[in-house]
Amino acid sequence: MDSDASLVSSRPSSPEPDDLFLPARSKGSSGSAFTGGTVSSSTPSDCPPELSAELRSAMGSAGAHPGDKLGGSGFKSSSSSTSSSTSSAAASSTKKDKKQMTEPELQQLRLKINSRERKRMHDLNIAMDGLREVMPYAHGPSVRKLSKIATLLLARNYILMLTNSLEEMKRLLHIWVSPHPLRTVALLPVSR
DNA sequence: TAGGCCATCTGGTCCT
DNA sequence: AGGACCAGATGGCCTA
Repeated sequence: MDSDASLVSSRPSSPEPDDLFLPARSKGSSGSAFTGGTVSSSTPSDCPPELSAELRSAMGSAGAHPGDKLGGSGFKSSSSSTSSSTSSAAASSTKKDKKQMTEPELQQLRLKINSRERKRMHDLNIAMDGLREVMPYAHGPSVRKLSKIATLLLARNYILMLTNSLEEMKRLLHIWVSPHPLRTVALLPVSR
C-alpha cells in the first residue's frame, strides 16, 4: 500500500528477453560476436532502459519500511481467507506453537515473517540494481531501467562475451610469444 | 483494454 | 526452533 510508492518509481518495461538471450556464444569463429551484437545493441533502438538517479532513489528507499499492515497492499483479506489452511496444514516447524497461539499472536508472527520477506526482497532488488549498474547499457534518468529478467539475461550474455574476449586475448598472446622462429621474427622490430 | 512487470503476502521446505 | 529460500496467488501501475 504505502510501501509501493517508496520502492521503485519507474516502471521498467524491458527489451525483449529473447534479444538479450541471443548470441553471446558464437564461439567457433573469432569470438566476441557479442560486442556489437547483444550487449550494446540488445536494446533494439527504441527500448533502451537506463538508470542512475532512479537507482539511487530505489536503493535509498529500499530500507524504508512500510506500515506493516496485514493485507498491506490491498491484498487478500488477511487471515480470514487463510485461516482454514492455517489451522489444518499449518507451517511445518511452528505447527505446535501456532495451535496454541492466540489470534493477535499469530498476527504478530505473520507481520514479523512478512517484514523479513519484504526485507529479503528489498535486498535482492538492491543486488539487482548493483548488477544493472555494471551492465554495458545506457544509463540515464530519461531511460527506463532494465527489468529483472532482462538484467539477468544481459548479465549472462555479458559474461559470455567477456569470457570469449579473454580467450581470444590469450590465444593472441600465445601466438606472439610462440617460440616458432617465423612468428617471433615477424614480431621483431625492424632494426636497420 | 490487454499484457508486462512488480511488490507483497503466504504456506511449505530446507538449512543452521 | 527460527530464519532463509522458494513458488504460487493477487492486485496495482504503466505502456502499447
